[in-house]
Amino acid sequence: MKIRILIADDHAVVRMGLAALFSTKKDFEVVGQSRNGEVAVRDAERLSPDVVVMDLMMPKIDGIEATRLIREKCPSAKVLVLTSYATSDGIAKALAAGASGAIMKSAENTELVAAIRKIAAGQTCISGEIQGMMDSDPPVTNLTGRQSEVLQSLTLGLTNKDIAVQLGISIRSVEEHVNNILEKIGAANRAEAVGIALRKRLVKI
Amino acid sequence: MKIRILIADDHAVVRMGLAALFSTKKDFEVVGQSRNGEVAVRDAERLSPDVVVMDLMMPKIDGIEATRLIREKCPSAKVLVLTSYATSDGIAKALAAGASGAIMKSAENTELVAAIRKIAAGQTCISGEIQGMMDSDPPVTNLTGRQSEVLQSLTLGLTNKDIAVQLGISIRSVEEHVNNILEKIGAANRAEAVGIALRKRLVKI
DNA sequence: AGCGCCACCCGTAGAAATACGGGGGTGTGC
DNA sequence: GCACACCCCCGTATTTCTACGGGTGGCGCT
Repeated sequence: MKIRILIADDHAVVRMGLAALFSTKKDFEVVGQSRNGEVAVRDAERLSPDVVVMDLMMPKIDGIEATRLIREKCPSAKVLVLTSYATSDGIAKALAAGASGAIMKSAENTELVAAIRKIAAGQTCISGEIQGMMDSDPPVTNLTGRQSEVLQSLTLGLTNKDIAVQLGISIRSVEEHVNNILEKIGAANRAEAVGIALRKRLVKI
Repeated sequence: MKIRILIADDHAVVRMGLAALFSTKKDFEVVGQSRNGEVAVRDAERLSPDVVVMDLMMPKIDGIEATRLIREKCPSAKVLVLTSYATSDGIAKALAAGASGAIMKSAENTELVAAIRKIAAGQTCISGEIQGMMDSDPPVTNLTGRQSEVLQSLTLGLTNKDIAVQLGISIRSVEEHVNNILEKIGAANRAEAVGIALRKRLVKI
């Protein structure tokens, strides 16, 4: 019984590289390749693979949402996140969405192959590099909806007054949201908040 | 006469994918693979390839600096930038460093192959997607050294006083630098400046 | 119900950033 | 020599952000 694999990545070069790597393993079989999250969900339903190798940054639907949908519609398919730029928050969200493991694209081939075998066997697999990052830099996923909205506006350079008008609340309330955001993400001021938000991908880039 | 290609990318999967793609072209020959910028420069000197396919984000030395060094030490080697996240500034810097072309990793295989042939023939080749980005969002590469320093500090959340102490100048001078930065990059305040700097990769992330 | 918790809202004062003005220094070209 | 452009430096008002106080309504828990 081969491990049936679906590759989901928007880079043709990566899909080809993965396919080339897996074709050298006798217990692996690539059953499909998807170039964005939307297609990946449909392909997973149609093909019911054992493992989906999933990039996080993709057009249409990102890897996190795609993971959630796949796990919902096709629970037998395990998801392995394969990302080029990992953040603690991104990995935490992917795992919460149902991913079974995460590994960096810079990982060696042997590590990737081992991770897939482990996940196909029903285990979880977080690479050492990512685990170390999660330990040293715990994720900040407890922002409320309002706070995420405000943080997004901060990264666009809106003043508190701008945000107040946009949200239809008083300046003072916006200030309160900003204060809570600064405290939660550990920023001393709004400029640092923007820096942290973009570096940790707390908002859309 | 085959086109001798050196692949420079920190992702093993990408190197493998490119090698697999090029192996299907009779006029292509992959003469080496480098997993970071430092090694790429040494490999280019040693192997004197016709074309170096260069990622921009790499450890040790980034693709821009590696391009500069390769063009300096081995002028016969043309450089094609192959990047996953392109910014107008990054492309402009790469071209200034001597790259002959730029293309996205999400490009189709045929487009990539055509670009390499074009560059090997001594022409330049900017993909349509990247050209459109450069037109709609012109690069901001005229920041002075001091301004880049200050902008970097802004993204870390330092106050003007902090920066003044760090640089050994008066607060008023820092304010002036900040003003000039805001004007050059088109930001209304420092928070937006941080947002723009990180989105356009004007500073290290 | 009564309790704490939390998201969300608001007003007032001090601290910081921004907008405005101007002065040395250097390198280029007329 | 002199105008010119550019980088770097500085002092004084105005705008904006941040720190402090407190109040309401929903939600889970005993």
